[in-house]
Amino acid sequence: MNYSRQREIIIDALSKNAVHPTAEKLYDIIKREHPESKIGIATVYRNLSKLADAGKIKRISALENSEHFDHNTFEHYHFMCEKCKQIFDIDANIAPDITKKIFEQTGFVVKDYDIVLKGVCKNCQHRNN
Amino acid sequence: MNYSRQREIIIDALSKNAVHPTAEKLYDIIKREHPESKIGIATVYRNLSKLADAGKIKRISALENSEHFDHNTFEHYHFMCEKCKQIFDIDANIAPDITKKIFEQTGFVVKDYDIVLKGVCKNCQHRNN
DNA sequence: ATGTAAAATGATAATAGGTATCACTTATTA
DNA sequence: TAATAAGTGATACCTATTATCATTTTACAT
Repeated sequence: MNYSRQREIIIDALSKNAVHPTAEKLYDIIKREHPESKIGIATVYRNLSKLADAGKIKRISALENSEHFDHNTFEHYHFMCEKCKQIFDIDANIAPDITKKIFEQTGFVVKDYDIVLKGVCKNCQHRNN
Repeated sequence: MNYSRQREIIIDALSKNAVHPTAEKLYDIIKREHPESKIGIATVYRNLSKLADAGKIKRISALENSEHFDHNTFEHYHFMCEKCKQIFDIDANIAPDITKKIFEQTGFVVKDYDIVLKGVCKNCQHRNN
């Protein structure tokens, strides 16, 4: 990855804005704070995506851009296999009392959650592609 | 909520397809299994949304349709306040060893996660609207 | 310093998931 | 069974994101 002034600005703006902004939000911030830069919105999207792929920043996106629905409303979490794209259920006792703990540590009342873990499922681990 | 044949088909299809389908996927399944129904895609979206609002099914969507980015790549989770829409960091020790536990219980290798908890932050609890 | 190839940019067209609109149909209930 | 509320299908629209492409920057060998 070569150096670019725009990328530097983007990384800098993201590190100074700990609000987990969207690409759009970050674009607004940059335009406001660097009116001379004339940065394009595509550059922001492009760089955020590239930086996330490179592991320099984290993309928070859960289920790759489309909503999924679950008939089971009983508390449980989800695991999405990167290879076969299937979503599996994970028993809630993996992280018991998470709601209670968060309230104790932060005072935040948890009403809902999307806990999506990603990786490779058992089946796909034994496959080549 | 009144009865409708389409809604019945949607609920039935969702309960029989534990793969956590998207609205689009469910629409395809329904067209295939009920070719007589002539259901429209908008009806599927509308009903899934309504059913999720009513708590009859669960919507898995994390961050309401746009990706967010985080400069901090060190393991931690997120809490989104429903009222002020801010995203806060939650320390990873809330659910320690989650990766290890999942591997032990399921054999799935976790490589990444989006753990997004939603509710009301401390500040907003003391506000009226 | 300078030429060249690879990488990056900005503007904008294109795409895709999801929602709004509206005329029409179906359920509910008095 | 008539009146009204709720639901439907078709499709236009919106919005987040990606692709395209001509132009500009960067890296780096000369």
